[in-house]
Order: sequence, then C-alpha cells, then structure tokens
Amino acid sequence: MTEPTSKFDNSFESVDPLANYRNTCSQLLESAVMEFKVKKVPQMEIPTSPELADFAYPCFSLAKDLKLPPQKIAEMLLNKIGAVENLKISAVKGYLNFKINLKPLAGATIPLILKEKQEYGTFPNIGKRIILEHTSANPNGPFHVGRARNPIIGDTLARLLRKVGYEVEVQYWVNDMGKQAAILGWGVQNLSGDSLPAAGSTKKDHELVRYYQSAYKKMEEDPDVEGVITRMIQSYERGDIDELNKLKKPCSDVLAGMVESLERMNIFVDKFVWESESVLDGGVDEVIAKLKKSKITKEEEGAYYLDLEGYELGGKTSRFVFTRSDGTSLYTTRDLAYHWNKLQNCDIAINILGEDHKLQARQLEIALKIMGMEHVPEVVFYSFVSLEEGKMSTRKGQVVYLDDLMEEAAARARKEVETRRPELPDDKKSEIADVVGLGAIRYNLIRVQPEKKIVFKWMDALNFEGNSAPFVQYSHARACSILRKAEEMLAGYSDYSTDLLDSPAEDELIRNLARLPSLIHECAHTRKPHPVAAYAYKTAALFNQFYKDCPVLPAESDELRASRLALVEASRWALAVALDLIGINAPEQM
RNA sequence: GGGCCCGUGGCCUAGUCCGGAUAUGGCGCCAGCCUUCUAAGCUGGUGGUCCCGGGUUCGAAUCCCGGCGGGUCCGCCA
Repeated sequence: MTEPTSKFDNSFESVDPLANYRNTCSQLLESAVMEFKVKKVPQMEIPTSPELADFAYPCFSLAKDLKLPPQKIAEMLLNKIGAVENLKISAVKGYLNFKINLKPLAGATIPLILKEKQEYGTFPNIGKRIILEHTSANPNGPFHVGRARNPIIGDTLARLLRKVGYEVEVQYWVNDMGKQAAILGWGVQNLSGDSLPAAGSTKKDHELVRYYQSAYKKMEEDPDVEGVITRMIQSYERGDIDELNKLKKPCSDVLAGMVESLERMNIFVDKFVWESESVLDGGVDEVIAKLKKSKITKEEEGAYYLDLEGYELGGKTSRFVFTRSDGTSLYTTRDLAYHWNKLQNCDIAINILGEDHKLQARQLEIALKIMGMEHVPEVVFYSFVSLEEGKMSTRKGQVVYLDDLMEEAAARARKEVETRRPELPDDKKSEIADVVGLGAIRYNLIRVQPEKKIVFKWMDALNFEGNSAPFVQYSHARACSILRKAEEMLAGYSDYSTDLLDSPAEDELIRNLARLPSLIHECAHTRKPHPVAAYAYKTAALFNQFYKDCPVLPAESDELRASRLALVEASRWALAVALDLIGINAPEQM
C-alpha cells in the first residue's frame, strides 16, 4: 500500500488553483536543469515571504556541481526558460523565482471558491478506508484538560483525511475491563451516594467519578476490599459474562457523560469498540494461539511472553508478556486483538496516543508482524498538557476538567458579547458565546505541534485576541456582515471582474486563498494538523488588512464593489473551511 | 542506568524531515488609529548567544558527535 507522497502530484486542477502552475513551473525548471547534463531532479520550495515568489528554486547546489556562482546559474536557467505566459520568472540572489501573475491567479481562484463554497479544497474520493482511533480514555471519570489534546488532534486529523478523499471511521476503544473498571464497579455496588462529597455537576461522569475516587481510597485502606476487587477482575477476565455486564453499566454511564463533553467540542465518534468484546468473541484466544507459535515466544511459570531481546527497544525492556501465569490475558493482549481486527477492516489505521505509549506501540507493532499482519498502525504521538504546579492528577485534586474549562470559556465569551453586542437577543448571545469560547479552547490546543508539551494556563486557553480562534471567527463575521449589508442594499456581484483586484492587500489575500487546497493536501498526508490553525490565522490577518485598506461597500464604482464583494465571499469560505477543519464553528456575526 | 521526544526575544510559537534570500507570528511593554463596511481590529516601536561545545559544508535553527536542562517510558498495571 503506497501512500501518495507529500509532494503534490498535480492531478487536481479542479480542486487546487495552484496545481497547474506548480506543474508548469516544475516542468520548465526540470527541462532547463536537464540541459546542464547533471543528474538532478530539482525541488522547488515555497519562499519565506510571498512577495518574493510563489515557487522558488535555490541554485546553490547546482552551482557547486557546475562550479559557477549561484546567481549566474539562476540567470542561465532564466534564459533557457525564457518568457512564459502568466508567470513572472526572475533570478534573484541565487534563486530562480516563479511568481504567478495576479490576474490569472485571481481569475482561477475566486470563481472556484465561489462555486465550491464550503467544499473548497475537497479532493476527490481516494477509495481508501482509514480507521482512526483517538481518545480511548478510560471511562472512570470526566475528561481533564490533560487528556483533551487527544480528541482534538484526532478529530482534526479525521476532518483533514476526509477532506482529501479518504473514507474515515473514528473509533474509540472503551476500556471496560482492567482494574479501574472494577474499582468503579465496586464503588457503585457498595457505596451510597449520600456518603460521598457533592458532585460538581449533574453530568453522569462527574457524579460517578466520586464512586471511583472513594472506592479507590477504600481499596488502598482495606485489604478485604482489594481482595474483592481482585476476584472481580479474575472472574471477568476468564469471561464471566454476568460480572462483565455488571461492570459495563457504570462504564457506559460515565462514557455517556464523556461523550457529551466531546460533542460539545464538536468531536464525534463513529464507533465505540468495547475491550470486553475481544475476550468474549474469542479474539484474544486467537491472538494468544498465534503468538504461542512464534519462535521467540518463551514461558516462565506458566506466563507466556515474546522475547524481544533482538529488537533494540532500549531501556531494560525485552519482554512482551501476553498471558499471565493463570492463563488470563493482559491489557496489551486485548489491545492486540482489537488491532488485529481493526487492521483487517481498513487500508490505513491511525492511532492518536500520548507519548507515554511509545514503547507499547512499538511492541504492539512487533507483535502484529509476528502474527503475520503486513501493515501496522501509524501513530501520531503528542506530549502532555500539564499545569504549572505539575502533572494533572485526579486523585491529588490537581486537575482542570474540560467541562469546567468549557463553562469558563463560554462565560468569558458571554461577557464579551454582552458589552459588544448588547442589542442582540439573549439566545443569540449565548450561541455566539459558546462558539467563541469553545473555539478558543480547540484552537489553543491544536495550534502547537503535537510533540511539544503544553503547560496549561487559563490566560492562554481563554485568549480571545491575536493568534486565537476568536480572531479568525471575527474576520469571518466581518466578511459575513459585509455580505449581509450588500444583500440589503441589493448590491449583487454577478458582473465582478477579478482583474480589478490589484492592491497589495488584495494580492496577498488572493495568493493565500489559492494556497488552501495544497495546504490541506500536505497536512492530511503528513498527518500534521497544526499548520491549519496557522493558515486560518494568516488568512484572517490578511483579510483584516484588506478590510482596512480596501473599502468594499463604499468602493468608488459598482464594478469595483462587485469585485471586492467576490473577494470578501471567497475569503469568507476559505476561513470557514479552515475553521471547520479544526472543528471550530464560524459564526456569521459576533 | 538506558531508549524516545522537546529546548528559538520576558512568556508562547513557526521553520527542523528535505541545510540556503534580512529566523515566522502572537502575548507583554511603548507610541499612534473608531463622524467610512463590527477596535475580538489596524499601524509603528521594543525585544534573539535559535540550550552549550565541537564537527561536516561555500553556507547550519535545520545534518553528525559530545554535554546540559525539561518531559516520558523501561510491570504477570491499564
């Protein structure tokens, strides 16, 4: 199964306004370089600042081969290529620069966006199926912010992958076995709600986590309780269906509360797969049987493990234990069964995991290969969100719950709306506050590359200015406001001419709008969500610039007004598309 | 002890894979801009040993080696 490379393959003219130009430039470049008779496939790059060029080729390495100054090479290439329609090619400081003329670019980009609207940047179906697993948090209590990064990265990637034409199924693997499920189950069966501290919310996850916390404490204090819990674990791991069903109920209740939180964040799961299913349907037994046949499988006191000595896993790890002495399975075994099954039902499996799972993911991969699975899951790892005081911990009370963060964000946004738009009806205010507040949270957690750790600060999470979701949403709302007013004054723009858009602000904005499809393509295929946030911000900033420099409704002529209105609408859709990809709603007013 | 990841102005951050054009932007701070389409905005200024030391190269934030600091992992837990 070969993935399309991150290099663009130029077959998407109808989706990407830059595709034709990129194709042409690289062909011109390639044939010109070929004349030097060097074996080199020149790679174009996107220059740091867009005024310079849309594509550029640095001539330094060629200069070395030919023993000529880079600038000289650039000039020679320029001469060989000569004049090309719609392109301005120049040789500057050792670079061969290709700049697309604004008029043809605007003429290709704006009508395309106006036609596609929300579908701008949507690529044709690839005919491949992806199962993307994200979150899979234990259902024993509400989400805290430390865990929120997982669903946010996962959901954004799912949106990106769908946008470039994959069929994506999002799965959440529910850990309903394990010790934490037994503790929760014991708590619900043996504790009365009155004896517990009041819940911070009426949501099921917040209510039930009290049983978990209290049961955990009792288990630590009382060996009898621990004994009971251990027996519960043993019986359901042997496949005791009654015991499992008893435990599944509270898990499922907690999960319902967690899902509510996810949905409020615009995150939707297609399928929940229960860990216990892999035991009940024989999947785990199958895995154990397969692994036992491996040459590197060893046994010690009845427990079976893979001897991974030769795999260079680092540290002191060399064993992957897949059955206990009593023959029952471990979490990793069940995870293996889940993945065995999952991989059979998709072309590509992607998992979003915390960096603490790196070793485990590697072991899983090795075990899958030993079992004869030819493809293994791709994993996107992320670092943790911690507090300034340190790691988040539910038991130490050192947590910020996602629900509380969402409430606070919405409340803060509500206050802003109240002062800015006092005339709006109440429900409209609330609606805007929600969209802005929750957008700020998602934006803040997706804008940083996943491998960097994040220290949670209320000030950052609730930032409504600068590099933030509300900044982008505000630009979108401004665009919508102009369009609304245009409609009121019946200023249609069917006879606009993109040729009239030639100020510097318009130029930069249009070039940026044209880049969106290739950005989407790149981000999806490299599995990097964070540049989408940067793009949304950049587009909003350029739109604000345009907004300030180029009066739309008060434009000097009807034709100019019509043309600018077209650009406003195109910008509006690009902003909406980018926001949607990061799961943020684009309000029409705020 | 070993493996993996991170280390860019006071704070946050892009760029790092694939080395090149004056290192991207935000927050903060300072000075301006609301009688023209929403000031959650715009303009200008301030601020950098790209953790440190070597090496490779015409050229290193980027590649290699060695340190330092932080995160994370190394269970018959999940």
